[in-house]
Amino acid sequence: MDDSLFRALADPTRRKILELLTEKDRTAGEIAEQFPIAFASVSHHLGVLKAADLVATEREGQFIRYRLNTTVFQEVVRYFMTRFGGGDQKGAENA
Amino acid sequence: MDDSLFRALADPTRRKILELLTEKDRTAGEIAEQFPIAFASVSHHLGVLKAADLVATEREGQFIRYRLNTTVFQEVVRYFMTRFGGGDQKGAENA
DNA sequence: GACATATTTAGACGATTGTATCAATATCTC
DNA sequence: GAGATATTGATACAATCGTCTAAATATGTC
Repeated sequence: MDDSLFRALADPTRRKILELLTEKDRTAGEIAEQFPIAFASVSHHLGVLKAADLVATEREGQFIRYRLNTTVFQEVVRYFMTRFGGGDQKGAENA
Repeated sequence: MDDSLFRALADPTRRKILELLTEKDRTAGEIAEQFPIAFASVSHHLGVLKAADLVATEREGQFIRYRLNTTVFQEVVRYFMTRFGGGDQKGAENA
């Protein structure tokens, strides 16, 4: 389990970005306009998320589209389950 | 989902402490001697983990015994499952 | 009470982080 | 190519963080 992963998740703006990407893939601009900080600052957060492999990108003409890398989230859940027994299978369904 | 939780998990020393507590409950000193940093520094980490409600303490004479708060880990797993669909129930069993 | 042990608190310091501004790169349209 | 839009890169700076040392608090033993 990479250190950059947990550091990436430690910031609330980045977690919010991830939740936005849960709904649908979005361009950097679409993401940035959801936050009161500078576009360049959001771009920095996107870079952190990408370095942690939590998101992936694809160029679409002028735009760059971001999407969640769900594989990594599965690894996160496994990390907690295996080490801390943090969730039983049945209970999680109703959460 | 509290911000202090993710910040607490962001440090590798703190994650290592949590893993140590998975094996068995330990006193602050037993935890501290596992790390090459000053006891006071480990104590600081323990404070962060406690503030995030990831661990609980109980005084035992001179000692203070730390234990995992497994409830919070269940919440973490639920956070990722519900928001990111990060783990299916069957697959997690074999992880 | 005096002393030893266990742990935390306080204060300081260098490193990292989040944000800002400005410059640079990439693509599109004309 | 020139200009517009989208995004990132570079640099700076204040705030937070991890660690340290030294002091303070709590308990146990004599």
